Amino acid sequence: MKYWLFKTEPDAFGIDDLANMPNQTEHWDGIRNYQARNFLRDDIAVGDLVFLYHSSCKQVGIVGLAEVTRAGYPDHTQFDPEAKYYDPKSSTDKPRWYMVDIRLKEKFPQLLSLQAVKAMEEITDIGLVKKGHRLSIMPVAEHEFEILLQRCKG
DNA sequence: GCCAACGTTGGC
DNA sequence: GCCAACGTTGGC
Repeated sequence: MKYWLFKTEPDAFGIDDLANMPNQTEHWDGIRNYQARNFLRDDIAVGDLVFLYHSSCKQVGIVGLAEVTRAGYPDHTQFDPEAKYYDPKSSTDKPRWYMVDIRLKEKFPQLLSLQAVKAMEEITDIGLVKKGHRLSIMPVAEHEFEILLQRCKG
């Protein structure tokens, strides 16, 4: 099993939106970065655990835990000319972009702020604490995931 | 809204 | 394949 962190902008689609979906499950579409795409297509498996992270908002940080319920499959929004993330260079027989489905497991009682994560001495590897890291899908090492999860649960 | 740090594009 | 220009991300 692997561990991940997905960034999202709560103004667009946040943890509460996920909580309100049927079965608290939704496809994670709109990722348009090749490195993140490779994770979605090749590495993320059913059962993997995912931290949800709110970015570009008042309180940035880790807000909850989800699990992957469907592994990588083509992101349909790339084929829709009306969609925000339409990609005219992609085709159905050779899709460029992928997504996974995730189900909310837990919303943490308190958000673990980015500042708090950066202040944790044990946490040195996760992309969040590295300068200029802008990946919206990033792997999290198992030991760091465990430490962060314990901290989130308070 | 600013701006640094990226990633992507496209001319050559 | 280089690299300047451009667009995007995301914390502040």
